[in-house]
Amino acid sequence: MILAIVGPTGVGKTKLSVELAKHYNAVVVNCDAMQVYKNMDIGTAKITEVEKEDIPHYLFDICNLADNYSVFNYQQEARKLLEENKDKNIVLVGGTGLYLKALLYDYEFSSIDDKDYEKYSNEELYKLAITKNPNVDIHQNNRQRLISYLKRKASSKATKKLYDAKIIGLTTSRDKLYDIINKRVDKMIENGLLEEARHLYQENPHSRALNTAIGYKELFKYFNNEITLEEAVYQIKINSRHYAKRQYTWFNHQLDVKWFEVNFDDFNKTIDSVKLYIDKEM
RNA sequence: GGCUUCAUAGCUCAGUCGGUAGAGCAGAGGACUGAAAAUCCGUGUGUCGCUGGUUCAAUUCCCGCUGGAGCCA
Repeated sequence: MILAIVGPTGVGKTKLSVELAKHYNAVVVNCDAMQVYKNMDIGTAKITEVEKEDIPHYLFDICNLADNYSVFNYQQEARKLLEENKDKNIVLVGGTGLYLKALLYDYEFSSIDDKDYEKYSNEELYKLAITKNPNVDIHQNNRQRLISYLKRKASSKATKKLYDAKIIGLTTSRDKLYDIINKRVDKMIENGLLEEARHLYQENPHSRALNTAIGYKELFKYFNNEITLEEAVYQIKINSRHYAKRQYTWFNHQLDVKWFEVNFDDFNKTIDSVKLYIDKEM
């Protein structure tokens, strides 16, 4: 049995993953693009050793901050894990929809060239993409996606689900979620995010992961005296909210998610309703 | 106390030589195949502080009031 727990940042995915793994005697596999990195702990709300409760956790802390991990690496490693644990129950948990879809669906990553496209303007990149395929639907301003499209030898659409996984989504009202996010950011600062970020920044200022992760990239601007600490914290909150919004868009449109409203007063009730659903489905 | 200045979208502010207004941010929506916590695309009606006056017509000009900022006493 494969379960996948998704949902916006802050709803309690980690907590549910441990409870389900305990109940179904499962192992937990990370599906979060930032929690694969070592040392980014507070800012990514990574599960602690104590919280793991002796349950095997895979694909957490598997690469260094200097590495450039990607969905391609994730797909390979996660599929290998699924094969190795075929006889076991698996709980996938994380907020990165693309990683989950690339794992479960027939995403095929063809070889890519290493040509340098940085010198081209957006308009030139767009023209190259049109030349390659007149039907490209990538916007001219979306440099990042245009470049990866051009580097790709071939591209295909993923339609088929290769693994029969039940996708469980945790959700709550937007107001409640934003309140949780804001409070969680303040809590992270209290718990030493500033010190963690400063230390990691000193060690690895050019790490791509650190410079894209919410909670770190904003503090780097503060360390560089571009913004005040207050502004940095405010931006972490806003970026987290935007991120949560994008997660909803992805989960609702790209995956078949069974949603559960979280009961924050009594999380056990949430757990019970999820278990009830799983037992009925399996 | 006198003078000057400001008051417009949730926030910061443009603007209307008098014909009831628009940017950025926030918010809401969307796209997504090697950076995905990334990247990108749409989306803007609000007693224009309050009360009178002038006017065919006032958010705009004038009197007064309220609140903020500054200068002089």
